[in-house]
Amino acid sequence: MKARATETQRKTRIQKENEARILDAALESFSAHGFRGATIDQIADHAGMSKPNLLYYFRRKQDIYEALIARLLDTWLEPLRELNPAGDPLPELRSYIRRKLEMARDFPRESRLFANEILQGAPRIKRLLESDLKPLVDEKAEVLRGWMKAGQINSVDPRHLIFSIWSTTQHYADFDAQVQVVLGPDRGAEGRFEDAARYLETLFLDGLRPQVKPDSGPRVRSF
Amino acid sequence: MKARATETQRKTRIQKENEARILDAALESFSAHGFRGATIDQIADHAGMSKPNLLYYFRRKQDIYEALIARLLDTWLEPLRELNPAGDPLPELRSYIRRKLEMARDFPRESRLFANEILQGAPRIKRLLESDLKPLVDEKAEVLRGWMKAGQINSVDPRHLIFSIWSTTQHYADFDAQVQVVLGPDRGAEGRFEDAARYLETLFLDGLRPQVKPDSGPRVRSF
DNA sequence: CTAGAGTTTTATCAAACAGTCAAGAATTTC
DNA sequence: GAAATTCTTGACTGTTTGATAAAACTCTAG
Repeated sequence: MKARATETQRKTRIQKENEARILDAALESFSAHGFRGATIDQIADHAGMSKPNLLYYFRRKQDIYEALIARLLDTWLEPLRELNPAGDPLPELRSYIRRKLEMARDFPRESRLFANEILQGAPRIKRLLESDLKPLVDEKAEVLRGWMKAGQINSVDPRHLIFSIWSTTQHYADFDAQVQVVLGPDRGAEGRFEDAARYLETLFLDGLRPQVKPDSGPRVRSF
Repeated sequence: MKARATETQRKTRIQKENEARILDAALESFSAHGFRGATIDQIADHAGMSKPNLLYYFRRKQDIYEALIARLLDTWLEPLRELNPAGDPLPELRSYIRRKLEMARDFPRESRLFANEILQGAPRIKRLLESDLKPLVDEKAEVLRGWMKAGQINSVDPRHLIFSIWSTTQHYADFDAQVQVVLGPDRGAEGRFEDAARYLETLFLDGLRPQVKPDSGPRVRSF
């Protein structure tokens, strides 16, 4: 009998091993080339097995893709879940940003996979977004609103705040090619990460308006 | 004789019309499905012509893609080019952010096309990025550094500052599918845009730390 | 109005690709 | 250790897709 990944039943040692190898290879391919761009041959090759063998574990290309996404969305939302309503607002936000940035550093393929999917209109995971992501964002947006009402953080639209944290952090994974061109080879990956962390902390906490205003009164530009 | 898009020569009326129609159809397809995901048939169909006829104007699929990118990169960088070194720093940044946000609203397909290309490692435009984008960013980063040294804006890494403006604004085009799920259908596109603009202004100018500074003194909010 | 340049289409091809099948090899179970 | 089950593979199928050839048609300059 055949044992398919989607069915709920006991998995053999070989099944577990091979499915893991397939999913890792698929993550590599899908994140680099998108759904259409990745080929089963390529994935099978990278997983070190024949195409028919791969298709023995996952009937269709789309099944691999969906298994990947389902497995990842959970991990992906973990940092937001950890935002603690009982914690201090600014430190909470600060560490949420840092966690997201760490994920961009440590799981760039996952980030790109999601980006690719959303970019194309999220045809395959729109339902998942509605059932998993939206309620979580709504919940945490309420937490943020509470902090705002208490005057603990500036009053802004909490959902747009979350968007901006997602976009600025994931940028370093999704647009890595561009980041590397702009920053040049001077600083290694680790240095870039620290620079980004430092910058984002300043941005989100203090913004760009000078904190200490030495020049008060009518402003005269000096040049 | 054949008249190819890449060759520099006079173009007939029909050539101009058809190339424009092809490029528009291609933008639609490439931005929605990526390079591999878009098919010539699909593009030809959307442009209202037969596939061989399309290939009469652009020999290869990649030629269409490259023509598109070349035409767009210039427009895409225009807002950054307009950042005026002689202007007031905060208003300059504010309007740069707004211009970028307007582009995300008005040219979402273009934004997604670029995002798709960068996401996959920018294999086809890395050279263009190095020759066009990097020098411009370097130049404007110097401008920003000057403003920081003069104490007119907070001291941060200017290139990361630019990244954050790109990522937060383009997010609304590139991740539109997700944004729509999270925000729900309550607010129309125009309302969303205004919310985003307001939020980003607060974020970039003041950050999230509650403002202790009362708007006192002769200091006039100049924008 | 016509010759030649420019444009469009029909027919076609080869490669790439997702997915199937049946038979054989390996592993587990009893 | 034999039977049952699970795993693996080579050969294959039908389709999609990027691209070409050449004939037929249209437009425009003179």
